[in-house]
Amino acid sequence: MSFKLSEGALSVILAGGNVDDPVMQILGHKKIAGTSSTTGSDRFRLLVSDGRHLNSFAMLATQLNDKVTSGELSDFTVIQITRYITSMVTNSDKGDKRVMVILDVKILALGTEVGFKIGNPKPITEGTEVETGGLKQPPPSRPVQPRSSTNLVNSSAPVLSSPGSSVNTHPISSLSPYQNKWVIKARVTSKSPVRTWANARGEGKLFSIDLVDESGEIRATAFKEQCDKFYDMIEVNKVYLISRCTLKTANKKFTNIKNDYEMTFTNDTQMIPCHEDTTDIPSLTYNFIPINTLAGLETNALVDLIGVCKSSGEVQSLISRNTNRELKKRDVTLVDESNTSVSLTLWGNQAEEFDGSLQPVLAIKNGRINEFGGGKSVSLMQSSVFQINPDITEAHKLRGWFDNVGSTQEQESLSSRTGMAGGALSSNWMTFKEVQENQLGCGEKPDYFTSVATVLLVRSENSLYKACPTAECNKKVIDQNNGMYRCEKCNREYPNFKYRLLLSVSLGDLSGNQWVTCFQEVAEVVLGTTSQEIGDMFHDDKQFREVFYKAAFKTYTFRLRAKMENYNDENRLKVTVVDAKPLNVQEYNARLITEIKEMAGVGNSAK
DNA sequence: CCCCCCCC
Repeated sequence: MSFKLSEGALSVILAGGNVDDPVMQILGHKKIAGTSSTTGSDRFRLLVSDGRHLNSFAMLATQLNDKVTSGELSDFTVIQITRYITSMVTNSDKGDKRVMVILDVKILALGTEVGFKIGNPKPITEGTEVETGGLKQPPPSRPVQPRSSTNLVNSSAPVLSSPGSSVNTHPISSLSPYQNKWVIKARVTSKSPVRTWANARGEGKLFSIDLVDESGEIRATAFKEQCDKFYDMIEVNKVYLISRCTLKTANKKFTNIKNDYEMTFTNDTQMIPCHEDTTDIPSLTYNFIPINTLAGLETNALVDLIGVCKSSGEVQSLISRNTNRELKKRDVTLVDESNTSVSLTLWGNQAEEFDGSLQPVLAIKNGRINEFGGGKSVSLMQSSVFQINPDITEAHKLRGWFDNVGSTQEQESLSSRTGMAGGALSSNWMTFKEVQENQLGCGEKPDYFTSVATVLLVRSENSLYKACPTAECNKKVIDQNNGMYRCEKCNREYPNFKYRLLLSVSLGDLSGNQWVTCFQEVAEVVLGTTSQEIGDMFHDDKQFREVFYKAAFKTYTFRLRAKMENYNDENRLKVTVVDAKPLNVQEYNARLITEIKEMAGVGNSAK
């Protein structure tokens, strides 16, 4: 990067003249403690160079002090002084002197990026001639773009006015928040759907794209107006010329795109399709890691993976606990040359359309690590890229390994085996005493366990409520006593409602007892009837109570979820029934016999 | 300015 300083600007300014937006280089700074007239805080004096002269009487406005402390105004930094004033001060031994107060600056290049003194500037001495040679016009006030080949650079930021023309572009890796004059030529490697949000800070919509060129990759996000303006125009795999986005520090928590920054579209953002030859722009870059290294990574970390889909499960349907919406998912098993396997979860259409029968190679960019039952798995997200049999060397290599070696080997699994009946990790059989001893539910996420237990008591009070009739909302409605029922969540009234159950049940097993909560579907199993029927008999107290009495002393295999909750500074284990199946006595006995044999060492010695 | 991404 080369920068042209506004040579001669200092002598003009110090002679009382004006130069618009001069570009200067900082060559030093000095703290003058507690000298700000307004705040009494520190002030900084800067040694600035216009490439021809040095001047150490530039003072920095105190509101810009943080730019010094943050290092943005370190030595060799090139700045554009966008606002300044000069004034005369009386200096006791040197007479009157003009000083420059810098009110606002634009950082064009950080000192660490520039790294040297530009030109050979000399101090302005008393009586330095004001060189009037070029002063009818102000000195060049803009940095000259490196090796410009177009007319893009005459404004403060490039305008992409002529699509397809030869544009001098910048590598993605050179982008930073300190330089806004760039054009990149980049391929869109992924594009998210438009998503809306609403929170305390406001609402809006957005989408993100990932961009790549030969130097690197970066994520760009368009909000609101820009979202509408650009969404339809942008196509994955196409190459665009892009300029005038703002850059900010990327949060690695949300992407593993290799860039410290991410871009945000602005009103001025230009993005136009590139009609030149784009074969030199790469299509997608992965940062694959071996599957076995997942074990050492944190939950929720984002990773790029490649593996052979050794097996694939069925599509499963489930109801999201957060949204009440139906979700479709499919778990597949990925293996690679580290001879390790991990479960990968596909969602929605990707889950439904996936065909694993030919054991394809799958490449994932930006997959998310999940943890369940002590195992690790990877889940696809909206922002993930998912490729089946990609035409890349890693995929071909993996294919060769799998067909020759991997397919016949047993891989060590990082994931809990949810498909295996009786698999210790997935079932997690526990008595209620063991649940306490093992402090289940004390982690950040809930713990799941399975228990054989008997219903001791079902509370009938407040067990039935009138709920919102819409499929996805089960909120309690308010009876308006005029034939209408109001749902606060939907913010509307309905002429009808549906009955739903929310049961408190005391369960007992051989070790103790535990109060649990059963929602609608499970509650109907436990009560042996439907919520509608119970609602219909609500006014017949005897019949109503009878249902609850009859539920007692039945034994089930319960799938339970435990999470510690805090009420008025008191911790209480909240246990919810996820599933209740009538006890299968044969299976239960078989398991007990196996456990007894293990405890007695009978199984081992019998071998 | 989002940052939710679901389930066992």
